[in-house]
Amino acid sequence: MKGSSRPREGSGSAQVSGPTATLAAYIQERGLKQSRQRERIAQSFFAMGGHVTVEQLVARVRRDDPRVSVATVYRTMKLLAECGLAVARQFGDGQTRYEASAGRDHHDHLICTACGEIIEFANERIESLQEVVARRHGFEVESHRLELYGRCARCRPPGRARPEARP
Amino acid sequence: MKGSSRPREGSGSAQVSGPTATLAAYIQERGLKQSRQRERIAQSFFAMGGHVTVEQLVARVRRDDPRVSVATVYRTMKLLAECGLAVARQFGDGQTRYEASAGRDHHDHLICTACGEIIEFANERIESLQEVVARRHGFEVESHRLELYGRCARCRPPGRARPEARP
DNA sequence: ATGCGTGCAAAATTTTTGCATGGGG
DNA sequence: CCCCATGCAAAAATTTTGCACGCAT
Repeated sequence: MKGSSRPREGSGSAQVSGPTATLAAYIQERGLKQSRQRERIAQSFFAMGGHVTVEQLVARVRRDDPRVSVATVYRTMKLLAECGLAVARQFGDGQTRYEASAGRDHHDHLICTACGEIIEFANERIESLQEVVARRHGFEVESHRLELYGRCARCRPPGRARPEARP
Repeated sequence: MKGSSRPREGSGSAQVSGPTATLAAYIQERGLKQSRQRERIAQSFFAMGGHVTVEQLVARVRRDDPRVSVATVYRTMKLLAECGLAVARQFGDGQTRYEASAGRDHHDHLICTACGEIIEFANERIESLQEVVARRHGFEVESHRLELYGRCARCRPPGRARPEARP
C-alpha cells in the first residue's frame, strides 16, 4: 500500500538545500533547538514518502531509536507542518496522515478503497471551477480538499488482475 | 439543479412518508424495535437540519429527555446512516458530523473558516472532470468528497458585515 | 417469554499536556 | 546558564463495547 512515484530530491551527498535544511533554518530562526529526535523523525518522514500516519512514523523512527516517544513525534510533525514541510491530511479513517510538501504544488487524491493506495493528481480545470462555484456563493477560497474514493486499476472487480484478495 | 428534489409527499394522506417513516419501515423490516429514544433522536436530528455533531445532537435531545445516553445517540445515528437517512461527514475538525440525506442529491461543501457556516453546492462540470481524472488513472470512482474552505461573504476581511463573532 | 434497546461505565483510539529532567546554544 | 525538548504518564476528546435490566412485540 504505497507506490507514490515522486521524483526524488537531489539525494546527492553534499546537497544541503533539502527539506532538512529548511527545517534547520526554521528552527534556528525561531530560537528553537535541533535534536537527535527531530532529525531522526524528519529524516524518517521524508524517507518514507507518501501519506504517513503517526503510527507508521513512530514505528519507523523507533526502528532506529526505540525510545522516541509518541508525543515527540506529534510535536515534531506539528513543527514540520508549521514550517510548510509537511501537510496534515484527514482521510475519513480517523488517523491523521502527514504528507511531505516541500516545494510541491497543490494536488488532490485518488484513494483505493480496496488496497488503500493513494494516488495524487492535479487538475487545473477543476480548480478553476471551484473558484467559480465559491465566488458564486460569495466565498473566498483559502484551501480545499478533493478526494476521489474508488477502485484502482488492480482492484477493479470486472477488469482483470486479482483484487489483492481483499473484497 | 435536479428535477425539483423533495416532492412534498402529496400522495398518501394519512401516511407521513417523511424520513421518520423510512426509519420506521427500516426498523420493522429488520425486526428491530422502535423506541422513544430513537424517535426523539431522529426527530431532533431532522429538526436541526444542517451538519450536526453528535455533541450538538446529544445536547438537543437531552433538552427534552435528559437521560438519553451518548452511546444511544451514536448507535441511532449509525442506524440512520445504514438506512440511508443520514450521512456521516468528516470535516477536518475531529468531530463526525451527520447530515440528513433522505432523497437528497449528492452535493459538496463550502465551509467558512471564520464562522463555521457550511454551504452545500453541486456542480456537474466538476463531477464530470472528476470522472475523467479518475479514469485517466484507471480508477473507478465510488464516492468522493470535495470541500472548499474559505471566508464566506460576511466574514471576508475587505467586505463588510460582521463575522457573527463565532470562530 | 424472548430478545432488542438502553443507560452506565469501562475500554479503545487518537492526540494533547503537565512535569521533571537533561541537553543544546 | 537558561530555556527548550524529551519521555513518561496522565489527561482529553471522541467513539465503541460489555453488561445487566426493562420494555416492546
